[in-house]
Amino acid sequence: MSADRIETVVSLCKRRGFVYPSGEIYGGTRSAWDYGPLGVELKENVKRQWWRAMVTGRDDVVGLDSSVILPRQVWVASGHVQAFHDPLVECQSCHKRFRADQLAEDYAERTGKAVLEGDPDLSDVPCPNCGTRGEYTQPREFNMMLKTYLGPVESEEGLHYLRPETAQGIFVNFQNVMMSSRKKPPFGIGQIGKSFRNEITPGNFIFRTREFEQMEMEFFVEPGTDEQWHQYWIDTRTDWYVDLGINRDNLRLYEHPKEKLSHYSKRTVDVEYRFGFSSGQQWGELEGIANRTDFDLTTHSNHSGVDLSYYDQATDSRYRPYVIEPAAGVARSMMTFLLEAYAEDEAPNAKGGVDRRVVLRLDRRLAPVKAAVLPLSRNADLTPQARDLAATLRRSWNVDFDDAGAIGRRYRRQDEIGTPFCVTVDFDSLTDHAVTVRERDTMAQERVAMDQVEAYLAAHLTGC
RNA sequence: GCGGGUGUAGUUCAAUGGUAGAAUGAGAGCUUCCCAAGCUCUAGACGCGGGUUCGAUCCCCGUCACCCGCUCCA
Repeated sequence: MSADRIETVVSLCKRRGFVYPSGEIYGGTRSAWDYGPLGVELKENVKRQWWRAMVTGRDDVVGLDSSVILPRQVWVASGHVQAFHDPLVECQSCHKRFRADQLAEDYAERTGKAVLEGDPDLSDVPCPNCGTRGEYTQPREFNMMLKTYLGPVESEEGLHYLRPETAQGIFVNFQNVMMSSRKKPPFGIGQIGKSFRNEITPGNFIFRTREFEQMEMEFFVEPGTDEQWHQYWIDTRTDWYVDLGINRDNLRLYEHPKEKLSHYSKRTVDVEYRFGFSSGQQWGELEGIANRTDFDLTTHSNHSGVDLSYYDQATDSRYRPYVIEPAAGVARSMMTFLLEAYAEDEAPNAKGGVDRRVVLRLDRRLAPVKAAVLPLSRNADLTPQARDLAATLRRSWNVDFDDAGAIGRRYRRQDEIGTPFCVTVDFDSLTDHAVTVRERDTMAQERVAMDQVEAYLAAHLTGC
């Protein structure tokens, strides 16, 4: 994995229609990306695999799709309004940025000099980075939450926030879901959806964007069992990536230091991937698995007045479940799968030599196109037969049809987007009613009766 | 948001203060064509907006985007 590799994959993404800069014809929007025909397929496949592994494939998890815009009080209760409103000052000498209250507090601690609450006096405080005294800009609020105003008149009453995480939609529906699905702890609620954050530093392609998609699951457990469940989900989630083709050596766990934990978390462990960013930074977070304790259900109970506890009939007792939260990023996963799948190998060419071949060794379940139907020639009536076959296969999978140019070129095109199977209709097909099925990784070819192709692919595309 | 770098066809790279070239990719056609073959044809670019100038892709200013640095945490 190297910086070059990322650039190579990024350019493949643009060239082949996985990802485009958003609003490009108007110059683009900062760190916003659109997903093209192949990108949307890959992204949907990532989400589908997550949903199957985390929701429909389990008896103890159900799904939810909650609103991006929630009552303002949700974010007050969750702590996001508070935690996402830190006033920041910038040292005008070295341009480093600090939380104003933190600066004043640290200074007061060291020197014993009192700080004015609310409006700290920083005129004597040296910059922790360059030592320059009191050369700060005015404190400015850095609101990480995107605002919008509901209603035709832009007024404070209409102020709402776009969710910075999907989790809160799950917590506020905890009771609804538990009642209607008749689930009891330990059980989970999964959700895939967009979240929005005014990141200070977006970038690294689709790794950090201000609008992004999350795959989150809140797993509710009895207090005291939370630590075992936390470990269970750490292992389960790591295995998920490995199962879909990520080399375990390129994954690692990162334990958040206690003092850096989010306001809601008792313990957080990240699953990190060896991205190898061009900045030199090797590892990047794929997914955070947090023990949110009963923080959210408690705070929503207090703020809403609705008791969000669980009555355990067996023991005739009532408790507020603890929550284990595996929260993954869709685009990050997608980027990881692409980086991991990218390979260049050698393939024989028509002239008897060898050529470089670019191939995406994506897991078949993730591949945007499952099969391509390629008539060897446009002549001899191969095209109509091939089109019929493609139409049949399309009932089950996303299937490409391509009759343009030399056959070798068409194989390479499919290799480059990770298509696992190419089905070639040739001149013999007219008489023997069979086709050649060619596999992406091995380039092995197999002759299959035309009316058996659907069954053949079904056998090789399980779980797609 | 602040500092540094970059900006020419989809991509890679040329040239020029005076009509922007190529390769590759793309499209059409010919070729019984199984791993980027060959031939013919076609389309396609100076990020955007000002200024200086007789004339700007080139010089200046602004802006937008990307990359790097300020660490966010999916």
